[in-house]
Amino acid sequence: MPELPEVETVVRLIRPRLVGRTIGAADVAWRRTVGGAPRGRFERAVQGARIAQVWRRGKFIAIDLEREGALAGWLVGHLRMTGRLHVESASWDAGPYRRLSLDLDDGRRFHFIDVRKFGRLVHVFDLPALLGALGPEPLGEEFTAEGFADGLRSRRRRLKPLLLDQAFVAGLGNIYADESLHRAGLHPLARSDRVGRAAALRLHAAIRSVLREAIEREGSSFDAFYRTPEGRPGRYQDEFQVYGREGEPCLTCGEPITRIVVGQRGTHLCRRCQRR
DNA sequence: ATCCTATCCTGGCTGC
DNA sequence: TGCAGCCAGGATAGGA
Repeated sequence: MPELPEVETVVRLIRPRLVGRTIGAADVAWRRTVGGAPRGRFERAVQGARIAQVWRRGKFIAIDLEREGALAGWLVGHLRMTGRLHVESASWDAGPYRRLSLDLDDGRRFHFIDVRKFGRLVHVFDLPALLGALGPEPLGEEFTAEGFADGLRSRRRRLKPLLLDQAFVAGLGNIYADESLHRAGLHPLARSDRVGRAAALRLHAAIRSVLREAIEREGSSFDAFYRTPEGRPGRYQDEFQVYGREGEPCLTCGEPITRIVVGQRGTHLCRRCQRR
């Protein structure tokens, strides 16, 4: 699933193809993708706007729009499970799962493709309100070891659901939460306020190193869904220690990897490396 | 405060 | 071979 490393990869690759472009006609093939707004309203909001910048916050993709140099709102994207972004020549066939296309002034088209239709690309005027609820950026300076340790202590939640809570830390999803917990040697059901200081620091470092390594490899592609905007699969799935490895030996100790369900989410761990 | 369940969706898998 | 039924999973809303 697209999590922070996949979204970062997408943003890096589409940014040079979008910044400076002016949007022409919009073709909304699935209304909910644009937030349920009437087609005409979405089209009026984006047509003629110039893309000033493309950036990421957590798993959100933000596209700054302007008209005559003044801010004209934002396009906010979220890939959810199966969303993909492409900037391609006008003749490119976006396939049956194309949900939204925007014409660009260089003759290319920007496509939002999404099999399961959970993804969004919405026009908003108040982006700060939307992103304000997010926790710290895990690769940013504001994500300090001390703050993270305090955060764990001040709550009484199981580690896995807490790591998935975007208000606690922004950008982790099911894969990187499992991989980070394994790297730190912590059980996903451990209560956050009972995690010792040394363990909290280990988890903080594990989250950052796992995410950095995944970005270096352009994210993870373990099924047919995630691809970079250039159609390449990521390579971090080759580095998975626990995710999707149920029954296979732990690469650290040889114990078979266990799969449990935590908060409705498949959760993978090594019972020997990650004791409660 | 935290947890649990349902919802949104569809391709892919399982089992008959 | 065909088909019904179940499942995954990010985010959110509502109830316990």
